[in-house]
Amino acid sequence: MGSRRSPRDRPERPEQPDQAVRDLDPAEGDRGFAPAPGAPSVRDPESLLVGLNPQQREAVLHSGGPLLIVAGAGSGKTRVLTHRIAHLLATRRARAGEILAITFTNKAAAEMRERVEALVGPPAKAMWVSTFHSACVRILRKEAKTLGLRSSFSIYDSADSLKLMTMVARELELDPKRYPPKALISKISALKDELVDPADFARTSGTAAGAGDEFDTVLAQAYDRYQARLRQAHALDFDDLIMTTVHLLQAFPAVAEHYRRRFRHVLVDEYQDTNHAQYMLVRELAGISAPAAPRPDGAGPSGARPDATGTDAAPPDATGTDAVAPGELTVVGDADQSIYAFRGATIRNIVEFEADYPNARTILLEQNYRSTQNILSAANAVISRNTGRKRKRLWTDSGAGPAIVGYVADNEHEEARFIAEEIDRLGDSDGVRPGDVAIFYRANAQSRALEEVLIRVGLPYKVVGGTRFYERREIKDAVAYLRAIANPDDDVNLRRILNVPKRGLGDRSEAMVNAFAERERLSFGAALARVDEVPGLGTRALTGLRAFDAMMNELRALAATGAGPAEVLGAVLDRTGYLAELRASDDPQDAARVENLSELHAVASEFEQSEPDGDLADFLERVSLVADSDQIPSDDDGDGAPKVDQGVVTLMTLHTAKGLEFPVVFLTGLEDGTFPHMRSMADETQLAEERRLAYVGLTRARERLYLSRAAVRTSWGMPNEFPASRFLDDLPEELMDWRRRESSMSVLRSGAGYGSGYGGSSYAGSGGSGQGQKKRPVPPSPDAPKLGSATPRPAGDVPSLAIGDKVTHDAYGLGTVVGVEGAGANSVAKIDFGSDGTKRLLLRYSPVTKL
DNA sequence: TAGCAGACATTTTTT
DNA sequence: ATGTCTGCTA
Repeated sequence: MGSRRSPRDRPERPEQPDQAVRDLDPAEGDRGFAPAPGAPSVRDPESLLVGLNPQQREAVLHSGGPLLIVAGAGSGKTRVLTHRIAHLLATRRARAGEILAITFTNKAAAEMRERVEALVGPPAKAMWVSTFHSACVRILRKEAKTLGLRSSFSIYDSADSLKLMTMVARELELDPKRYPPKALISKISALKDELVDPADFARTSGTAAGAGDEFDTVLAQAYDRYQARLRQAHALDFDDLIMTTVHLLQAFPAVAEHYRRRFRHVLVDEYQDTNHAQYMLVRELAGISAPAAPRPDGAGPSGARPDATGTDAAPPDATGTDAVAPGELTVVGDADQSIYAFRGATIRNIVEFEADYPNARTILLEQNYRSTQNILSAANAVISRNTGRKRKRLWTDSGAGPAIVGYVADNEHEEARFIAEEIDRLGDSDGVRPGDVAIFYRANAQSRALEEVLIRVGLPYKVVGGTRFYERREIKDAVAYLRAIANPDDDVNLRRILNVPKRGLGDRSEAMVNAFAERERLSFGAALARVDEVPGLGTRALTGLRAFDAMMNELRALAATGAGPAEVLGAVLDRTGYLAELRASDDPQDAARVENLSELHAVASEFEQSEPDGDLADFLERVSLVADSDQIPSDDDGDGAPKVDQGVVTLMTLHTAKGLEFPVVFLTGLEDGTFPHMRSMADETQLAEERRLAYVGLTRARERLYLSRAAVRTSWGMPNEFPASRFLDDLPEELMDWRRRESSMSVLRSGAGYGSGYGGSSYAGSGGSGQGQKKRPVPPSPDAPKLGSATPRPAGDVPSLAIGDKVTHDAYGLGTVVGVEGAGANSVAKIDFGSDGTKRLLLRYSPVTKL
């Protein structure tokens, strides 16, 4: 498999020097040419332009007003961004410390930092390259005093938030049926994305209509309480990080000015994924302040937005009133890859960039350096069905490449089997390594069937995403201890571990302390220090609580002596008996938990190594914001496995796949109902997003692309029949190489006229093994091919099999039963057919005979 | 208070 | 199918 680098190295003639030096930012006159701190290796700016296409080059060189780089998939976006930064440094237009580059994921941030460092060397260390969230945390921790926050404030992830909301709802005695905490919290999250605080919301939802929503009234109440509890706990939830930072910058001009002075260049990656709060944050940081137009009802993207001429209550004309001239803003994105609307991303932010910033410049990157033309044509075909998008067509000069392979399986197991066989075949015929291959699906649950088959055939694989490391129970418990140690008022985390491991402190005791805390307006932790005053506690509970409080204080004392996170963690696991309890258990799951905890300990030690000055709070910040600790396997996959150089097959959702690329991509589950997802099919907007998701998936592939679907897919117990995805219909026939066009069921139905085939019965077998695959679509003629023996038989005729029985199958021949599930009409047998592999067969439909 | 059995919902995507 | 939550019993 060719290892194509992107972009192609094409010899380039050096550009005229005057190009690079023109247009120095006037605001920079006084310090622009100051020697960069420790500037040993300022490289030749020209060299940074080598190998760039004209548009890329323009994007690197642009200077002055806001810049929008519309970067199609695989168009060398990161390269442009990093080269732009390097070029800014090389031409002394900026010092590293003046650069703020924002991404969405830690991975993207790490990659960008690494690549810039490779270009400019150590000075890169002074740059801020971080995610929205960690940039905000950094600011907030520095300015905590201004806000009356403890600088070691806790960061609540969504699970923590939900827990807190559950407490609030209970406190307000809300009927959990009518007001599920989950619904409340998600509404609140949406409000925060829109920068609507409790007071704003109470105002707008209250005044609206007298008879107005009861729900909103309750919501307003809950929001207020929730926020109060967060404050009391010295905690911020995920959305608060952004909202609070924006409010901070808006409310304290001096603070805002400080950061504007500092960040003369703000670069934002994946701009299409920004929500309103992030949009405002960028504006604030770039020094383009705007009236904080509150949206009337948090109704999402339809709300008012600050337009350039808006002069509401806020000071007009930002540049006029601010002491600092606006910084340079560069945003990069692709509206066609916006797939996070469900969490508040507003495609409008990118679509209307030019309207937001009247003097903006837009540069379009359409040349793709990643995929073959066939793949791009397919992607273009799918995305072009979305209405109201800016026209954009990816192209490449790298040739057509192989056709896109299509496959229709009878069910998800067969789909998986096809994929596994194909990976195997590609390995033999084209030297494709497992590490070159990725398998994508819409929803995590779909990984199961794939994993089963991969295990069976012995292909090494890794699932990315899904239940993440930091969401595992034992990790959350351990982290909860650390959080409660770092922040004694962190109610959610303290209460989480109050009785973990079991120490006889049940709901009752907890409720008593909580009632006391509420009455005295104390945090739970503070109440704990005064347990003796809590009424209604038995001596037993009292002793337990006292012991717990004492233990926590000891651990806090340990942390206060400057013990590193690893040491504190070790003490926690030890002193609490948590580890002992797990070790004592026979449950094999608990053994895995011990493993995970030791991994966490390793993470902590590593942290101590890399950040010798880091304290517990620093570590927790890292932990809170790094959700994606499970990394995508690269060639240096760290398992220390012997045959690492082969890599492993990567399984992930389409969302997770964004930003990645693989030589070989399998996109699975192309069924209406699976992808596009059932819940998206009714709504045009959501459907458009699904389509973008498809576009993202297709454009991940470099050389080979496989699209597959299963006619029957079993989800939560029930087998269901799904029709082909509408996205498949958009693909030009000439791009496709269909290996199998129809499922056995549809062949039967259209052909032999077997009528009663309404409800999903899964049927494994008669797959594409033997006969010629590449047929025309089977015409609905009365005389279709007969897979005769595959006709269902009466329930009574289902052979009853036991493990060890020998059977014959019309297509697979001799086999041995290795497993039986269920009984009677719906029993399924796992049968080992030797060279044909092990199949799971629904006996009712399978031509199996017991010998 | 703890442990268990049964009910129940869950499955879109996540910084 | 699986994991979480609830309510019952020891």
